[in-house]
Amino acid sequence: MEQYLKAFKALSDDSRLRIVKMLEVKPMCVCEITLVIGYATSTVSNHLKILKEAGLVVQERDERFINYSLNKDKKQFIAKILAFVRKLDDEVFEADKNSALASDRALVC
Amino acid sequence: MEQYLKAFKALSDDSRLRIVKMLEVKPMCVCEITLVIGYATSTVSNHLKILKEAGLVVQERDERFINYSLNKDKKQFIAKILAFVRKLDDEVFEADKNSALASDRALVC
DNA sequence: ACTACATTTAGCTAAATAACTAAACGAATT
DNA sequence: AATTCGTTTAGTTATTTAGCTAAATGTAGT
Repeated sequence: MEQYLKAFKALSDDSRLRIVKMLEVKPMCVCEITLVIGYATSTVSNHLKILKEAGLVVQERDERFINYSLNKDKKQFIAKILAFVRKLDDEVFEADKNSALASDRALVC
Repeated sequence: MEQYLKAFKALSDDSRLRIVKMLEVKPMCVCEITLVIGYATSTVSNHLKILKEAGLVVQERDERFINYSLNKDKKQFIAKILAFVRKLDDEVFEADKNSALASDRALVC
């Protein structure tokens, strides 16, 4: 049950749900996400930690940056809940995704 | 987005997730749920309120009791998330369901 | 109208949470 | 090995939350 609760709790926060939806579009570093979300870097980093601990997100270094992306693991529950979340839509998600696509890490980070 | 967050938050609490899983088995009154969960009646009542406000649960009077049950509404999102939750399993859920089925409202409430 | 009893609300406390700033960390490059 | 810069951790504050007890509410049956 622990796993279920962690995932639902991770998704029950405004900022974190937005981050997950953003990552549907492309992998992003903390800096990029920070620019879209508008909170302090440390706040975003902490949200990512929670998403990571819930198993929803994974990180991988890419040169100077750390890319966060959705967990493509075969683990049944995680795959299912991410598939569920993928179907959710909202104006805010759309706007965030557009910002995410428009931002160029090379310029802003 | 508000609706999504409310539903995820409602499901991110141990007691509330257990209640939802219990209600998969049969409609129950506060008193019955209280006996299975083991918290004060007022605590259970409050959890039910949160589940109700998230649209996951509905209530209906049945004589002296108020039956709580899962929302069978046609609303896409609610139907989908309840279908998702229905597939989750756990020892605790099993035990709760058995307690729920074994309890006889006429005797204990 | 009164009683009985299921349920809800109010008010409290302790613990968890989300935000911030500032300091620490760590990997890549000079 | 020193610097740079993205990221994480520490520590603080205000808000939210889950539990409780006790009181209020409301409906059914007398």
